Amino acid sequence: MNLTAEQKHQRRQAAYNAALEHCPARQLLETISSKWVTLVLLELAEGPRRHSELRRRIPGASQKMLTSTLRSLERDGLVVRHLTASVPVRTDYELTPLGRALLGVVYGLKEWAEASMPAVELARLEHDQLAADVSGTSATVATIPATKWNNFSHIEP
Amino acid sequence: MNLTAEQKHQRRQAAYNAALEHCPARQLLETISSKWVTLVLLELAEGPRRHSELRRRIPGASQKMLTSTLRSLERDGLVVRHLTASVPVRTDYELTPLGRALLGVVYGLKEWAEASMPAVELARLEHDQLAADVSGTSATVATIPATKWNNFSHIEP
DNA sequence: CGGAATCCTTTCCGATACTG
DNA sequence: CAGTATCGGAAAGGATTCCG
Repeated sequence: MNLTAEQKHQRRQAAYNAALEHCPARQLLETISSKWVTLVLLELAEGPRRHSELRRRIPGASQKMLTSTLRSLERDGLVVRHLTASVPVRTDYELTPLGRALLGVVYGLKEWAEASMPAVELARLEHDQLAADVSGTSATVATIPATKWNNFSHIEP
Repeated sequence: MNLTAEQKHQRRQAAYNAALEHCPARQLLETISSKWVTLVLLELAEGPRRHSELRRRIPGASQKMLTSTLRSLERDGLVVRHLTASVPVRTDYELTPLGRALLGVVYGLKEWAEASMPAVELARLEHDQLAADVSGTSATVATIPATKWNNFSHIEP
């Protein structure tokens, strides 16, 4: 059984990816990059919240995703869940100190993002404009008013 | 046409998500969280690289993903592509100043990740152990030797 | 109320083949 | 060498329903 060069490459590809799984930096990155994590952290930053409160404050998340996000945060020790056995049941979620530390990282990320996005958006406009010129169609570039996302302060230190 | 409470919630869900798209912090997060971005940035941190060099140094990425990662970085003005029209063609990729700045953010993330991962892993072990106790099966928890990922220094300042 | 289970669509991505 | 094009499987995630 002799392998083609392409197949050999795929062997190394698999091995490399397997090793990547164990990199702590990557694991953290995957945690905070799952869409709802930051929003949940931010809401919990202001105090314990019930499940239904979170749903109201983060209406973008479906019930399924909210629950699974919370489960994952709980597993990582970033959030604790308090159960009050009454009828109907009441659950409260609260940040742990570790969770608060992660919040600090997120704020840092936010600072840099807002400082850099103007440059990135400029680059995108130029890039897309160039592409439009090459194809003859001269597509209209959608311009997003800065007020739109500026007012959407879903991450505040 | 009267809507159920559930349907009203879904209206807000869509609107909220549409607004989220324009948040610069989220856009940055999505950029750096796409799996190969950090690895490419790190490789380019040491100097310009050809396409084939990147493939060798980052064997985990398929050719397709490597190209699409590079295209996206190029569009955002984080990387520039130099084409040398010879036979065969030669392309070099190089970080822009903006790209180097992003690299700084990534390093910061890495520092925090390595500092915090021990606590997170401990929390996971406890959490999973508890779950195993509840179900009678007492599943064996896979223990990953720290040396494994410790040696995998794919992010170095 | 807080969730788990199911179904079903959409998106991502690897594999493969082809081009200048 | 450095891509592009296309296909199919796997996985993420939304909608809906049911349960304690």
